[in-house]
Amino acid sequence: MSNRRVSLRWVAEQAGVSPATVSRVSRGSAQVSPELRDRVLRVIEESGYRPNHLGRALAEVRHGALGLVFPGLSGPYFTELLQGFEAEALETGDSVLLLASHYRADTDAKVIDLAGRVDGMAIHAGTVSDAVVEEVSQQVRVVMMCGTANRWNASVSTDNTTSGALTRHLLVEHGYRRLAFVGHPEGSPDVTSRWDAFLAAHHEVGVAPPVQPVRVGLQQSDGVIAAERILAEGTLPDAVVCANDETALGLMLCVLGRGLRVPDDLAVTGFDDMNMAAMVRPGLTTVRQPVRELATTTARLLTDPDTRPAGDLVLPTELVLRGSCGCRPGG
Amino acid sequence: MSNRRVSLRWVAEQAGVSPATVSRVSRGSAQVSPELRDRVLRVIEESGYRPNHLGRALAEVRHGALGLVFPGLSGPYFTELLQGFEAEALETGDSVLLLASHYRADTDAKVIDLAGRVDGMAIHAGTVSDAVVEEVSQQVRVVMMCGTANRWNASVSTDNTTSGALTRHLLVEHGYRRLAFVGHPEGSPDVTSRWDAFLAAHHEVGVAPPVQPVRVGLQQSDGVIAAERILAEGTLPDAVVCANDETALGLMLCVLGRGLRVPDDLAVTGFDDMNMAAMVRPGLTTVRQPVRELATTTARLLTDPDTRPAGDLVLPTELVLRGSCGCRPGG
DNA sequence: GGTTTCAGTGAAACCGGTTTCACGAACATA
DNA sequence: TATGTTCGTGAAACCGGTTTCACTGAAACC
Repeated sequence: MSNRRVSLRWVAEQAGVSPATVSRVSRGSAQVSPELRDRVLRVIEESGYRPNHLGRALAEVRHGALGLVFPGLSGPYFTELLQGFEAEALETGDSVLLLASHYRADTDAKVIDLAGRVDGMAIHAGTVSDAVVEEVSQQVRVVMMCGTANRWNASVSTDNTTSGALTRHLLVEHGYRRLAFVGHPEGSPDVTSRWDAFLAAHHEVGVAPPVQPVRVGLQQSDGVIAAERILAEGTLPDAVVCANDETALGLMLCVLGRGLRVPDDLAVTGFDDMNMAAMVRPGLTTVRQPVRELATTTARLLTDPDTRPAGDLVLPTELVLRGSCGCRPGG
Repeated sequence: MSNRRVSLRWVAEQAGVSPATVSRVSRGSAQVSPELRDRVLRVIEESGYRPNHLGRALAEVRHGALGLVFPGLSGPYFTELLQGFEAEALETGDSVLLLASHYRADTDAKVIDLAGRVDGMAIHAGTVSDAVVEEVSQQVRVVMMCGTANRWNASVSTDNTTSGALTRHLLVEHGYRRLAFVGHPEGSPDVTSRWDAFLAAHHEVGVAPPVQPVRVGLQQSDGVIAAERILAEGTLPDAVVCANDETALGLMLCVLGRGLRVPDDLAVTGFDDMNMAAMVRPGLTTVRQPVRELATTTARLLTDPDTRPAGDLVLPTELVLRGSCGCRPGG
């Protein structure tokens, strides 16, 4: 594990200086005379010395790492979240420790263990219990993603109420009356808010919402399952509001494969505005949310020593109209 | 960062024993009399003491962490790889440090830094230069994924030659003569092998292969781009062999959206056998590769102290025939 | 010329654990 | 009773860095 036994003290001995001086040269933390610095640098160069990360971290009382806790991983949403978080962490020289709990039985223990290895931790809402969040918050700085702030830590999320604007658009502009919702409100806080906004828009406009959502997960394959369930019901709804783009695309792929037309036979909408949304035919009407910014903002709240994060930070989202809801492209 | 100043020595003082005894109780490494053990355990319980991870790691000369280096992250393939790797690492109590280089300019430096924080490192082929792999290999155990072994470390990959079997199937069983290949052979070692096998099968059967592949990335949106490029060429090929399922699905989504029929107007095949492949209509003919096993095997090679990994480990893959190549479902 | 600064340096303490080693007591053997 | 084991324990060294503190010699000031 260690660099061929070249330690700071060994370098000091070779260069004929004290360990303190090597440390000062190595990290540039204080003035060292040119002569000694050159001697030390030469030894470092020749031996390929690299400061041991554990020793340094122990002395600095700082891990130089951030933790990221997910419920699981799938699709471009999490990919983007992960990339954004990692990019921001690398910017400040921090490493990323990943914990994709995937609903393991021992998630709580793993999260608590993780807290002992990082300086800050981003936790995706709905992954771990409040009790564990509280315990962890007393050890390291925590920021919740897509949840709400609490006594101990801040949160960053995106504005899910635009789902309401989207629903109103379908009801008012297009005059659709029978809408379906694809997603599992109890499965994630994000879907909960979107379903709530979907219901609220119905009440506002005075149209009866569906009694139940079509409860499926958030993957593309879940969209196919949802499509089959909807098609099996006899009468088609006018439009389907999907909890995210992934399911919307899976649903489109399925209904197109059966020879149905979108939006003529069935309008479809998503949420995310991922890459594919603009590329399919018809283009997918959706809500654009700044996923990468969500991730980078979270990471910055964790690393920035100045900010004492508190409260909810809600990033704006935007309705994106394309062809799949019935809007004419370019009109 | 530390647990409210409760250190091992503090616990020792409270319990009236030596630090050594607390260490022995805490890790169960040696016999301690019931009386002293109880005293120590009581103090630990009451104070909520947890051994500091850095101190322990420094003394044990072991990080308790594995590194995972990716070229980037996208799609179900990397998701599965990540999940498998993480699950296996957690099994042995190791954490996962992620580095999704994403072709940053300072990737090499980050990889070298990462090497100082982990006990072992899995590197996806094509991510970092050979020189860096060599340097890192001298510090920690390294296993290459999807590449070939070299002087310093082993590799784990899947059998890409089944692409050849798939190509032969299209040429011989279905009698297709004009095949297209979607993927960027220079972009990743996996695609290189698949393109090579595609060419070899053509030569074997005695059919002229296409002069050039359709060079696009591995995401679903790249499949849409490829489809548009192919459709723009005037005459359609008989079949399209895609470098992975993602692009195949994107391509299918695009051609279906244009009113073309699969496989009647255009046969399509993929590689991976991801979840969606069996769910679309028509089902996607593809090659099943054990992605999760690839990941878990790699992780196991890194953690297992017994095995001295060497050479190439190639996991078997399997041709999966569904409707998209022209085979009749169930026939 | 004497007194302040001040930059440069090393000894030693420290971060928080683990482990070797020596020692004493209890027990088993001759 | 004398001798040899075994067990439990604490002192101290160690992992590999950082940092405080005291001290030196040289430059700046009056």
